[in-house]
Amino acid sequence: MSLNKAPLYQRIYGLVAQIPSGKVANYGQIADFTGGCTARMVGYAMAAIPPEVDIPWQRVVNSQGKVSPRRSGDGSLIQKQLLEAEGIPFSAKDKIDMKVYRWQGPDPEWAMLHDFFID
DNA sequence: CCTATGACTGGTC
DNA sequence: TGACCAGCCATAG
Repeated sequence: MSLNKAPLYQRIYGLVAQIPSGKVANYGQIADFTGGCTARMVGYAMAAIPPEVDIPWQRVVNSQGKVSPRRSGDGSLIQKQLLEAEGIPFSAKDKIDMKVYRWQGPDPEWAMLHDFFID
């Protein structure tokens, strides 16, 4: 499948693009779904998202259910607001209740058939 | 080809 | 509950 020959980042982006509004996923989760890459890879991939592609990167948070602070700038605030706009509530400590809002993952068949490929 | 550079995670203390 | 540490590996220049 072109899924496999596609750059790892592209696979990650395609996966992130599947996260439905109102749900969030954590880096380790995405890494697990892509298979063969680590959470860190996902984080790096997010940082490398090309501006051309429209990806709901805001739906990817860290394992603590919090938005990850960026190296530069403070886009994490934007991320929080985007998520709230999607109906995801944050606790007083800016944490999301992952038990409730965690994305269950892509439907295996769906992924198989779609062979999502960005770019 | 080699080096620098990252949106993380899990375990310890 | 927080702070600190060591692995992780693809991309860009």
